[in-house]
Amino acid sequence: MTTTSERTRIERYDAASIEPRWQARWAELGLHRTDLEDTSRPRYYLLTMYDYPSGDLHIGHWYVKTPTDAIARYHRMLGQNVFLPVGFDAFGLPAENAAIKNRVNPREWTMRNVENMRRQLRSMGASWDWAAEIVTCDASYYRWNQWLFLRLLEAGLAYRAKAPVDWCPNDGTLAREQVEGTDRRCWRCGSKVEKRDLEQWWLRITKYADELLDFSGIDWPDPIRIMQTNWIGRSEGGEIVFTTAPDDHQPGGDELRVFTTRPDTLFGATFMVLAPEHPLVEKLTAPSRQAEVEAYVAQARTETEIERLSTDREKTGVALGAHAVNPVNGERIPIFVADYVLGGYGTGAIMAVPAHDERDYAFAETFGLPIRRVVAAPGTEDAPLTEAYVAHAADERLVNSGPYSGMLADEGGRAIVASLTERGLGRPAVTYRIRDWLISRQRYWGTPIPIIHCERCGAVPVPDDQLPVLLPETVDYRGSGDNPLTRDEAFLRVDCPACGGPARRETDTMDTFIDSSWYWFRYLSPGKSDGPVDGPLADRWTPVDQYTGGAEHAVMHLLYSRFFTKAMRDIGLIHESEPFRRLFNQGQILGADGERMSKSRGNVQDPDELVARYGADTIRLFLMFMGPWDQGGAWSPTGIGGVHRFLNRTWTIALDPHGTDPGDQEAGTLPAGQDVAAAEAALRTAAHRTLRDVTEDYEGFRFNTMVAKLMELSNVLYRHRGTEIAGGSAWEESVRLLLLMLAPSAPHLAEELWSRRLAASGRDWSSIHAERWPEVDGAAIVEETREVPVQVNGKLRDRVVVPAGVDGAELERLVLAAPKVQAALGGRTPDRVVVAGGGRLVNLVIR
RNA sequence: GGGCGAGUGGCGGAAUGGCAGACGCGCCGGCCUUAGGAGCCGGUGCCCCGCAAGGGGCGUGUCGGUUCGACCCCGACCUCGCCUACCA
Repeated sequence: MTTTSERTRIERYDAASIEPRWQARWAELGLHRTDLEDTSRPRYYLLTMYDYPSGDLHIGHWYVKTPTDAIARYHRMLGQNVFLPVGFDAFGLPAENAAIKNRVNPREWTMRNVENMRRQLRSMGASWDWAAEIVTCDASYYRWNQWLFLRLLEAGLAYRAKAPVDWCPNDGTLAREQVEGTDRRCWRCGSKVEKRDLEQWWLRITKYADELLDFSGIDWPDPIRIMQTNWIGRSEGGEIVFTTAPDDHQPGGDELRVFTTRPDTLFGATFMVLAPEHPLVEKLTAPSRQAEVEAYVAQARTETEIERLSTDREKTGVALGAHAVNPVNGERIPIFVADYVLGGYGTGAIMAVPAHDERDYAFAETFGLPIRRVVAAPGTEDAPLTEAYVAHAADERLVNSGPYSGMLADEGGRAIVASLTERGLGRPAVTYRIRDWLISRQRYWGTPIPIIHCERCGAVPVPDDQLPVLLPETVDYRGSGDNPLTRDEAFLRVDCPACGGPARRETDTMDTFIDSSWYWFRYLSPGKSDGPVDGPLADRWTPVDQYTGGAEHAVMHLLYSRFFTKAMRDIGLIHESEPFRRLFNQGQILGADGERMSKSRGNVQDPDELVARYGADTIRLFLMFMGPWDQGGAWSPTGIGGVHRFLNRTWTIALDPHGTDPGDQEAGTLPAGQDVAAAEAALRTAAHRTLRDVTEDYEGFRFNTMVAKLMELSNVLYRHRGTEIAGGSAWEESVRLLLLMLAPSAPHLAEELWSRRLAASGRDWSSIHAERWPEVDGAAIVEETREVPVQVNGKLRDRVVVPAGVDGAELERLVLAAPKVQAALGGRTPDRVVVAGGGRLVNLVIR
């Protein structure tokens, strides 16, 4: 800190006394309240992914939020009407866990955390519009989850179906993340977790699969688009109908539909495989195989899909003792059940072509099944296969394929599908990897699904006028992972809205990703009591102009949000089809050990103690200065002092242009030979070039270089402190620009210095944050001379100073005349002279 | 196994076809000081020649290619990180 007794003329920079004062003042003035009805300025809706109120803000939260606030402040200075809301994603498991462990009420626990985080967030000095805050566990929010669910139900976009969930014999249903290890143990009691079939609620996201593949009109990072595209996993191919052959134990004639992307390999199908869940498994199994098949299917149920699909695992399966007929050649092939075929993808059954599919090849090897090549590149027709031939070359042709032999593979595939289609035994088909969204959670702390189960009427929607279905505030926890709603008689007992008879409420709650799938609409009208969304405001303010958040949500939150937006459009609530026009994924701050920050690892950096030591502005600037925002990195406070010094020097520059330090020997005079006019011109050039570069950096989210350039400008000014130009008009202009450029990122310091300088000049205070972003003076950034690097054969040999406006020929002459260039050429004449980049550099080539 | 991203001084990083290492940390030397974990001034990629002023060589994970010119573009590989995982 600046403590030199000789400099007691000015107060020193003390963030602790400045920051709370301005935060209070800004709040008092309502500087960050957004008037959504104001259409006189262009809108800018800026959104950061909201947080789970875990209770403690760590430096990672700051890392995510600081640049967003700087962007908001920058855009306000550009004259835009900026909306920067904040809220809390307040439903979820941690509150339940705390309730079980510490016997506290989940709502109390959550709201206490929200309170604490609000306080910590305010210490950042960010310009959020707190008036728009939402907390998703408030009934005023989640009632609209329920309302939206009922509309989706009416629209056929929500439905109920049976599905397996993870189940622990002691603790009941578990969330996926509560199942640990490859041997699938319960995280709490260590019991082996199994699957249970339960009636579940689903949302029909698959209906939008094709529309979700279309990213036109949104500016999102490629990795996210690729991940979503892969997740949706569209495959084109054909559906082919096999028929079961009659056997001793069953009459045959059942259709076995398969999906394939390679109908051209149909003649190579030497067996079929059904998923363990396939409905025909039981029927087709021969009595002699029954015990083995049943044991295998039961075994498969205890494993997760991920486990079953792990590629390095040995292929397992059991023959059913039944056969199917290949529709294209009448061949009888055996049918197996094996867990490498998934019940939920395609038709849950495949035709196995071991010659041209790695998985089928491995299976055929294990079980000694025939492998027949039907596709070959020219000249390889008779080459023996030692592995599946899967390359798909344009010139490969069908072999061993009856009438199709000799055709190009692609052509043959199309011909086979066409022929099967004609005979009613197949059709072209498209399949997706994406499945419908399972939203039922057997949990307490979430949005109750607004359904009433009546013995007579079935699942009956709760009428709108009975919403919200409130989550009971006091519930009976039994100290394990069960859902106390299932024991809450007051909650459960209800009359059927349809027939009036006795009925029970649905006790499942919604996946918390529902909350985050439409929250940016609610920010626009958080108090609206007759609907979830204010239509006209939504039309005016969405899609969100800029969204920022972590890439870990690529295929969850970000895909669900796109789906919800389209569904809400189809329900008639809004008109837009996409939620977020631009997306930026910032990186993640890790602990000093390079691991994810977590309390249990003890590597969490608490921002409060840093704020106490340096002030919020220093922390904000340091986080932006660390490196590119999309990169993140391990937390290390090393270097924070450098940023703090920069702010200290800025303070000194702004308030004490003439002061001199005892040790500051060089200060006080310009370098010999430099006159005042030239020094002032150079200073203005530096200031306006900085403005040009900093503007570009704010636009491009390059905050680390933005800070570096401000440091450079402050270094220039600092060096000139006490000289003849200090306090002059060029100096004053440069200081003014420096403060304006600093305002979005170090808002308190900029405001303080701005106000002191206005006061010193006798003018009234007005906030620097209400100022307009300055304009670059084009005349100031051109210089009279410039330095041209000269290379000989690509190696730097000299730098030649030339007048700014010289043309190519003149530049060449000046360069060749330079003594060092001559020496480097050794008397020879260049074979070629390359004047690059409009005279930025000259390369002389000698052979 | 697949996909995506990244490899630059002691450290964080800058430069996306044109002066490699901006800016900052750290370190070294000096000033100021009763003191310095404050402040100020100067230096700082590595190696070599020179008393010096200076000068030279090497250098962006590795190997090749394109180009007058490559950290940057292309090909192959190595290492690390993240995501994903038998999707027929």
